Amino acid sequence: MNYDKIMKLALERGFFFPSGEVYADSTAGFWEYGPTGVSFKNKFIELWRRELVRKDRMMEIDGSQIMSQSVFEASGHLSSFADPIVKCQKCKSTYRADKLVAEIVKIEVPESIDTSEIDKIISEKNVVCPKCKGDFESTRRFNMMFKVGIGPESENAFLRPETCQSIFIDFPRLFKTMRGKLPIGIAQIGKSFRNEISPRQSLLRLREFYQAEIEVFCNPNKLNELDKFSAVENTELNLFINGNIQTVSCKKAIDENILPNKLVAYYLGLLAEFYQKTGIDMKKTRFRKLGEKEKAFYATAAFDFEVETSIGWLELVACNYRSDFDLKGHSNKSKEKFEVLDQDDKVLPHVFELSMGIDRSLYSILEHNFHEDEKNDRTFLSLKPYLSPIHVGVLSLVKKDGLAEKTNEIFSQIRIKYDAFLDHSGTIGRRYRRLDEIGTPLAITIDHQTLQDKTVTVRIRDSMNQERIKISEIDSFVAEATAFP
RNA sequence: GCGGAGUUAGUCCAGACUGGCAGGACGUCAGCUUCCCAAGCUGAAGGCCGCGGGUUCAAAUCCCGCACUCCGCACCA
Repeated sequence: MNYDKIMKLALERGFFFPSGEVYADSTAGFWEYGPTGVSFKNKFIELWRRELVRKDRMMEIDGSQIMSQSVFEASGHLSSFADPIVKCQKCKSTYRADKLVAEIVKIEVPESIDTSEIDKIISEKNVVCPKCKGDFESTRRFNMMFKVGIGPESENAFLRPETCQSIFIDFPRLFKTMRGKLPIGIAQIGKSFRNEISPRQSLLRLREFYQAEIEVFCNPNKLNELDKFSAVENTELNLFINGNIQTVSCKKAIDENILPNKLVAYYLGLLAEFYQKTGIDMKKTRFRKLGEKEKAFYATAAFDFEVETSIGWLELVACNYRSDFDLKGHSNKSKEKFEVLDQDDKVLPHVFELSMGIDRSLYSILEHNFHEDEKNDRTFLSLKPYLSPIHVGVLSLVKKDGLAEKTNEIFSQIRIKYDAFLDHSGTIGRRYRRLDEIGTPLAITIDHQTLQDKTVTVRIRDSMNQERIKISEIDSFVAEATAFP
């Protein structure tokens, strides 16, 4: 299975690996990026910045990872980001208490129900463990946020479960000082933390993970007044709604009322254009409209951008229309004003968010670009050159006759500007294979002819073809081949 | 959390049943072959056999606990 092959590649070639693996008490759900992975991740982030932040003239911030209790009281995470769970006394099976009770007793159970209410229903209706008929322990709430104690008095605070809360909180200051005008996107990249009960599958379900979040603040009365919509009107979206998949342009999605408004369609379009450029196979992607029960507690409309991998459909981006849920919550709690002027209207902006999982995206790109080339006895990653961890290998055909020295010299000329990798050892074919495995698009080889006429060969990863260029042309050649689109 | 299967070199795996020197392949490194696609030859490094405890003269091997990984279940704003 390709998942296993990607994992092996990741471990062997420095993409990512488990955190703290030399210690037996290292816990699941924490992974680290190695040199190859960091280089790849940095380039992915740069592409995100270019295609979303810069293209749409967003603001980018970098907020705290630890935030006080009030933040999460206002955001709803303290009460709603916790599931009521019950545990069987006998067989120790754990269940979602509200769901279990709803199913067995056939009654509606509100998500915010008090745990004592659930216990009452359980004892009154004699609800027992479906597996072993055992009795339950008392219902308790399992909050997925990591709690931390600040200072000597251990004041309550939490590691953020999503990066966006600081965007909401910072919004009034940013809007005023940075001369904001609706609609405006505020973006942030950083780590978020969730105490998953059962993390699985390496980068796909982590307890500590990277998010790239964009919160678009807008006037809810002007969701169809968006001049820039014309930029994406021909961009195609794979929309998966109520079990039907259809590929339509953004324009058609609006004209036929498939999407609720131009603002939503515009950002889904931008997102699709971004992923196109990551090298993900867009034929294996879809925007799935979430049903009422699947949506997050703050969302009024939600689309998940999903990608098909060897282990099934994977959610990469949650696109939620959060209405004024967050700004209203923070406004009530903090007594600060979050309304802003939009021309002459005083409005509490609504928010549409694009909440991207970076780690999952990186995995998906690797899997969609992984190839086993049996004819040439190699595996390679067909990564976009601008995302490749190494842009160019610099190799000496043989070490002697002054070729090694010349190779070092050429490497020194380009190694600051590009991610270049110097390699003298082993046979040339093996060195090309190694570069192929991490998706290096170019390899420059210095041979005997180099010393005579100041030319080198450039070997292209995908075709394995070679051409000869002048040393003086290396810079412009590599620059062009590895430029962002 | 539950059930099942696993964990031995960077990777994949043998050895375990029947306790007795820690092995193989690939990879890595150095050298040779004057060499443009994983060739060959020579040599080398790399392991507290997941962690902790127990039984034993002796434990990778038997027993107990824990952690992690994978597969199901449950969970996953």
